Amino acid sequence: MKTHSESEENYIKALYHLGGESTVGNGALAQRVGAKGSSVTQAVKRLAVKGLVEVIPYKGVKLTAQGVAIAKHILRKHRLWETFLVEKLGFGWEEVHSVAEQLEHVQSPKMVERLAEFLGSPIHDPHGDPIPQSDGAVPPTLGKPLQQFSMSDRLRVVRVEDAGPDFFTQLDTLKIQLGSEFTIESISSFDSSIQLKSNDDALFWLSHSMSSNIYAIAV
Amino acid sequence: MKTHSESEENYIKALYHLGGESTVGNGALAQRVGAKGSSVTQAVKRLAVKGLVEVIPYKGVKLTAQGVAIAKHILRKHRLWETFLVEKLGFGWEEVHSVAEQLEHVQSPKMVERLAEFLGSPIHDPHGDPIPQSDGAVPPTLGKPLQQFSMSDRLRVVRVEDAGPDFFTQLDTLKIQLGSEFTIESISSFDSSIQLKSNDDALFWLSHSMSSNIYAIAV
DNA sequence: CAAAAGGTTTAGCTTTGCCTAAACAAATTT
DNA sequence: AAATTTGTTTAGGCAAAGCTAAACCTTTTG
Repeated sequence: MKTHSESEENYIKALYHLGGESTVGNGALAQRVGAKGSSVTQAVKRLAVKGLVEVIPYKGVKLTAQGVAIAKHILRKHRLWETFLVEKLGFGWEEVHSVAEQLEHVQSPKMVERLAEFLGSPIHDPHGDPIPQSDGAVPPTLGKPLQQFSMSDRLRVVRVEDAGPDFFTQLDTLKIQLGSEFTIESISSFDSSIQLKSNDDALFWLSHSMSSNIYAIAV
Repeated sequence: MKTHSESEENYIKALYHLGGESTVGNGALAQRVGAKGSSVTQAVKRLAVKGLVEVIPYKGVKLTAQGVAIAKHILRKHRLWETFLVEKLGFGWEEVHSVAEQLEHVQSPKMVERLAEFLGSPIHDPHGDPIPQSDGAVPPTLGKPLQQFSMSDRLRVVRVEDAGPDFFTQLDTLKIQLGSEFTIESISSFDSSIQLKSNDDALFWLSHSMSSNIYAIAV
């Protein structure tokens, strides 16, 4: 497994994020990596030469098995570093992404494994996302969005989607963390906002855009 | 303090290493960064435009105050990461340099400070080199080479120069670490090799090339 | 002091990676 | 089915960094 440029790694990551093992359109990819379509065409050509993707002109791009393996490894690093930043350095969960984006490009298989150990071999990161394991296995993605629960359901928050700093700030002010437990008190049929009751009987409303980024399991 | 490319950072680091605040020749710099003279000329031109160095054609290059500040900050990061790798992830001191070279380019002032705290605000790295502080202060560089000690002197190892993996392996087999204490038993007038006695009365010889990379203080 | 040697700079080329504008293919609408 | 819109690719540029070869200063040496 040779070494890849930062740009290449970003394309692989984006491809995996958008499509996993399936085909992704040029436009979606362009938007994800923050480049123009034309730049993407070139970039995937380079990746195709290295055997990391398959391109069907005008149709889309798909990671090869090799590409998928690399994507998982990068994601593993990214999420381990996020865990480190939160657990060991006391970062807030809204701050870690951009730093982890840089750390994930550091090349040292040994460090990755040592870091995992040091963190207690976690299988989920601070946002509840699964951390791919060294053998390529990907732990289950936990929870379903709050909308899919019903009145009186008791639930535990297990994952949040990264929806920007403001979203996280809002979570913090509402004291919602991974592991927090709530009961659904009511659901507005008008705007799908949801009223939750916390363990200490506090009641509060969540807008649809908030709740759709919060994932939970029944408990 | 804007952000600089990896290449730029490497030139700044090299400049600081070679000359500190004084002038460095094009050739020496080229050798240090592993590039050809012509590439260096261009690179320092770019740095000059950004105000990080002063160039006198055909004479040499010198860091500006701003350049020195950046150099120190990079060095701080590098040495903090080395400390992390050794203390927290159990790396050997011979392995850390190349990984720290990558980590030192990660941009996040907050992380650097948190990391320093997490490590207990160290002032020397695993090789005994001083870690520049956040205010720019550089702790003293400890010790003098073993050659400069005399018969029967009692000394403590406080620093080693990075002289490649084999040097470190040798240190390990001889069980020489930072903090190890020895007495000088004899000094060969033929090849300047030195015989040391350890605390448990073990006797062994150190070649000149070994001992010249080991720094100690009297104790 | 002139000439050779050594180090430095310029010139011109390469690659990576991004851009815009224009050409082209596919999908959607009329 | 033709026309318009949308998405993709090609063509041509630009900047960062590196390289080689040639030109050009300095310094050293005969």
